[in-house]
Amino acid sequence: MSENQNIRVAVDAIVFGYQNNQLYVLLIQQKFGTNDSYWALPGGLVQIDESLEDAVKRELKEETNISVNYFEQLFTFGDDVFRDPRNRVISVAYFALVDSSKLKVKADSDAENAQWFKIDEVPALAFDHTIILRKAMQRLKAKLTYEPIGFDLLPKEFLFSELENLYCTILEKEIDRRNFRKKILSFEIIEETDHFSPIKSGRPAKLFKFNKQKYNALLKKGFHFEIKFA
Amino acid sequence: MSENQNIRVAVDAIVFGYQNNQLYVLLIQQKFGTNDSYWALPGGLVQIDESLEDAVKRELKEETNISVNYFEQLFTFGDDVFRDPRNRVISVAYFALVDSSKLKVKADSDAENAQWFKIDEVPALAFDHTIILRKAMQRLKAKLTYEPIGFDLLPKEFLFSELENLYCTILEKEIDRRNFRKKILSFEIIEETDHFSPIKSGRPAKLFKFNKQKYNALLKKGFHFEIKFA
DNA sequence: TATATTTGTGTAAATCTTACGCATTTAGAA
DNA sequence: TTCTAAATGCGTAAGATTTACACAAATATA
Repeated sequence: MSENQNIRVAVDAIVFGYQNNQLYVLLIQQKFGTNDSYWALPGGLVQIDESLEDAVKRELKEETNISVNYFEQLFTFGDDVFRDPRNRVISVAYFALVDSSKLKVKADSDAENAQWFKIDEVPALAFDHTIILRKAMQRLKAKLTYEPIGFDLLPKEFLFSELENLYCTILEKEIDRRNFRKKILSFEIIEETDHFSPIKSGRPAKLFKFNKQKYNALLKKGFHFEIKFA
Repeated sequence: MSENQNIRVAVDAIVFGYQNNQLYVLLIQQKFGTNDSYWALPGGLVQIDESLEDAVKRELKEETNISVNYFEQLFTFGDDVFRDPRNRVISVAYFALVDSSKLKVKADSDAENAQWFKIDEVPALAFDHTIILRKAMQRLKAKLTYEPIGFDLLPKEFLFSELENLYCTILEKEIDRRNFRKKILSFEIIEETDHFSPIKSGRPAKLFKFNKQKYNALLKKGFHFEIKFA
């Protein structure tokens, strides 16, 4: 077997955020010397003594100074043998979600060239990152319908209308507000709080929160989260 | 960035087969010199100028001489920094399905140390392959319920009872034979053939076949395959 | 000819989904 | 103060789907 295989291993992160009926993705500016700079997904080479997950977390910390709410491996991209084969890189992509409180914080550390982009205003990206982003979008859409990951894009306490709009926005579907509420409530995994939200107009709405313990308990009993649409 | 990262990239394949109400997995015998031989998933190092998918297909051909019906990336395992870090390997695992006609063919080429194991008679495996196999099982169970991959484990023409038993066996659930048939037929993605099966006893049964074209056409119109159980 | 076995079809009850109606609570305008 | 617009919260009837069965049909074998 070829001892000098010499393929390098990188990790990339697709970090989604959500605010005001808009989905965002976190990008960094590649510094290719002078002005020929592309936007790219945060990421970089894995160090010899760290796990893949540790590598992503380290890169996210270094490049964007962000910690995420949800995190999972997405896919490994490594079929672009087209580029210089002497410099081949495969990339293990990770999919992550943060809540809106993270969207403002930016210029903390050396994360100065990190920036949030609205999902339909993403510029041309470096390497195969556009393809990776597309795959991440697919995963987000799919997973939203069969796992309660929407809550990881919202503040700890949120309005039903926010949850509802999140689903409408990301899945690009119409939902009946009342049926949606009934469905979610029937799962008994979110709870009313005593708090009300500062509102713009209309009847004041209760804030709700996701009870993760309860969800995990139900999971063991065979519960299956699922939101369908017409 | 560290130029001498020196992580090697391997691919592994989890190939499932099905016959007589039994799920099988394809393993190869590692030749570690003398008698200290472990069973392992087929796989090996990726060559510098081949894609990940090509690498799996090549290894499968070399080690087991099998071609598969279904094929997708499963997961990338690379967190065992525990082993000698100077010799670190990450493994991109692929999930594959073959039909029962492939289960017999074995000693064709240099595939002499490849062997099918019943899923609950799998021996201790090399490396982290037991963990990989467990993850593949989860994927198989999940995917069986929301994509029509069961057909890739059966002959081109099959009995309804075979399909039904496949679901019962792999998902370890009881199904009502009549409701299952109705459900599958309602999708209109399988078709009756003129052929009947040579049977052991009871009323002769028609053979059916999966119409992949029709399935793909329906997919575009928003169709969603789904089998649920009590 | 009777029996065991498996296939193929149907149907009623229960459950879940869908499409709405409407009262409630607030801010702000008249 | 009253009216209106906007959004929340609750309910209900019709439709669709799932579930739990009953039973006839076709074959091999005893």
